[in-house]
Amino acid sequence: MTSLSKPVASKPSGRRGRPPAAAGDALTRDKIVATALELLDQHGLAAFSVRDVAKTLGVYPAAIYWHIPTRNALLAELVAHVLRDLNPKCAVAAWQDWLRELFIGYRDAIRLHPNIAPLIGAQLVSNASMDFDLMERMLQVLSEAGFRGQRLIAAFNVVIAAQVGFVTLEFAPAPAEDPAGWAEDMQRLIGSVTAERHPLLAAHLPRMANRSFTLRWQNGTVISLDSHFTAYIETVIAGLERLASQIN
Amino acid sequence: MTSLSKPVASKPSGRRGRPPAAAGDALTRDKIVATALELLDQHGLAAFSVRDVAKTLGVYPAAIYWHIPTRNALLAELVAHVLRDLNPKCAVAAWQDWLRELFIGYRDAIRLHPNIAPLIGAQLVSNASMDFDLMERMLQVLSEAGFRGQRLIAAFNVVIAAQVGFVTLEFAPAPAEDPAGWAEDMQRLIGSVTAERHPLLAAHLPRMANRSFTLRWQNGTVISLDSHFTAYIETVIAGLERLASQIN
DNA sequence: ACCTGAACACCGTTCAAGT
DNA sequence: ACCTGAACACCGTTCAAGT
Repeated sequence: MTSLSKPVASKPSGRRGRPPAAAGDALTRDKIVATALELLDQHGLAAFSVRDVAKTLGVYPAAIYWHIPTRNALLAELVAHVLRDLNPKCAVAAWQDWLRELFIGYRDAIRLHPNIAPLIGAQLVSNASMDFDLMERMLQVLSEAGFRGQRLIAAFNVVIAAQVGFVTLEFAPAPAEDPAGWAEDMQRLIGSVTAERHPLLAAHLPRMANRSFTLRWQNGTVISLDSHFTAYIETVIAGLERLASQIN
Repeated sequence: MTSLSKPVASKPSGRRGRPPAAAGDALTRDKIVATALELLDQHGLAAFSVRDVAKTLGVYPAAIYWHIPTRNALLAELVAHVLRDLNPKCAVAAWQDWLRELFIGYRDAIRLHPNIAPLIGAQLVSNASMDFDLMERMLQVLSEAGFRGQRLIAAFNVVIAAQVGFVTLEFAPAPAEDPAGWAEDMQRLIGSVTAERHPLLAAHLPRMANRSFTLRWQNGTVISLDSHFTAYIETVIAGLERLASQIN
């Protein structure tokens, strides 16, 4: 993680100041992040509030703001925390295998905290939560694949975009208000498909209901889309192979 | 658009009730959506509020709730409105060309209202804003490409995910609070790259600064990533060609 | 049917004041 | 340095009441 805008954390300044009340009572940035992540996991982004984090920590809301500049900064911190340690092993593998490992590792990380998903692509700040080591390694891998110069950068962006795309959709949250009613609406809608007007859709409906991105009422936390994700990875890698071969 | 959860709009019920005050003064669902979209375009999602929509329309906040059940429903309506008329011409083109047209059309639609981007993948409701005609056509196109049965559904999801991925990132909003300071932070961070520790990154930095997804301080509304997007499309299509050929 | 007017239960954030 | 306590300017949403 790149840790932008982290307040300069003016060094402990030696002696002065009472010791933390009961050894574990001191409010720290880490403790705030941990608690915030728990709350996000439990209740989702829609219900997430700084005040709630404060209450859970047994502290006044304003206390949070001593350690963290803003709600958005806290959320960005959560993204960085969830995506830390993403770097695939630098083993001898082919570039294709490295990319596979990256994609799968990314999805697994999000799977542990799926409610973070809507934040990932949604803000430039969270886009930036990738460390230099990982970027360097990715450039290296794509160079091995045959990309040079301008096209190396393009390939880089293609990989980042692909990495985020499927998983964001897979774990998009269902509506908070009245999910049951919404599921009914969706199923009624699906029931309105007719073989006359939409023959292919009607034919594949059993396989698509609650599985295709446009016809789901539950997300990837309930209905996992493993085989589709594998197809996605292989599509992107095969596409990159072809693109690389066209250049040289 | 699928128009889930639209309140049944109980039919005008004949005669009763005074006529709308000054002919154009009647508050309608369409007028609310239009105003909401304007406000979203102007001030972004972070600043968007139902109360603001009401104020702009010269009406009490509660008046909105007669026409629209909730803020989220309104946002979903905006997504549907922006993505309406996405269906590429059903011309005789090859399936590859149809997909190209779809991807480009989707990006162009978002480009007209870029502040909608963070909403697109972020909620299941907005995932559902795709009409049956478009889905049927896509299944048809992917059948032409050679996908059948289970793999047809996988290919369908691959295309949807790919369609959303790049564009969501490209138009991810910069932080609302102090964007200038954030840009400085980002540039300072970029300045800290060293050729010793990250040689490839250092070498390509001029081309990556504000262009690569992980090193930007401005989004696609300012810095367009056209050539990268083209590379992205071609990667996905080439990947699908390969995947389809592996099956048969 | 459709809107007013007021209220409820929240927010994020700021700031003086304490220790 | 770090937190309390209170306040400010907002929210989304509900509901009785008007017309």
